[in-house]
Amino acid sequence: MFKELDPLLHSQLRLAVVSILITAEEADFVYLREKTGSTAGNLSVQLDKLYEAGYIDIEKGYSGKRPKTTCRITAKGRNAFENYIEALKSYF
Amino acid sequence: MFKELDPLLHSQLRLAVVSILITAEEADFVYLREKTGSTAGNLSVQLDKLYEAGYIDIEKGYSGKRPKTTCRITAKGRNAFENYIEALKSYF
DNA sequence: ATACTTTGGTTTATATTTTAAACTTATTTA
DNA sequence: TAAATAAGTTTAAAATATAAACCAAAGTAT
Repeated sequence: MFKELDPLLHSQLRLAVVSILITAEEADFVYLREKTGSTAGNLSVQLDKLYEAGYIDIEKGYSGKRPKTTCRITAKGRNAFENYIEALKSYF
Repeated sequence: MFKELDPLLHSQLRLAVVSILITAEEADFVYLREKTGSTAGNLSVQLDKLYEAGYIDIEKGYSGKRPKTTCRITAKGRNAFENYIEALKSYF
């Protein structure tokens, strides 16, 4: 009847992040914070979770002298996102 | 960019309940528990929340001598469900 | 009759999650 | 050189979800 909704994606902020990364293919911390309207702290925690799940890759480097965290979706993340959309359909 | 997802509906169990009520227009506790696969305790709590939000009506009566809790969607609940679907679209 | 089980729930407690506040380190700017 | 800003991280508090324990009434077996 109702399919399970991947709890990692069933979160407004994490879903927004993955949604951005699906089309952008690369986005940095500041961009994600602005587009999602989240606080840095919350974003930091949620990015970690997506990373731990293997849904995104995180690259910590520098832009000039300032730190720059860049995120990309992984194949696993892309797949999870598609499954999530499919599962959602069972509710509508 | 991303629309807010009504936290009351952004919950697997509550979404399933509302989803059922949208089409069934009436469903009792046992039916909801079976269809959603939830435990009675969890369902009881989540039904209360939907009721408190004015998304569903709850009628406590009897079927013969056994208690029978019947739920129905309200106009407010139906509206919230439609808004939720609309909001979700901003993530896809 | 009386013990045990089942039904239909509710309440309470625990675990998980989310979120924001506080902190860190480095960099500009006044 | 002091104060502000940037880019995060860590921590701690608040909110949520979930299950376990409980309750009352009815049915069943002894």
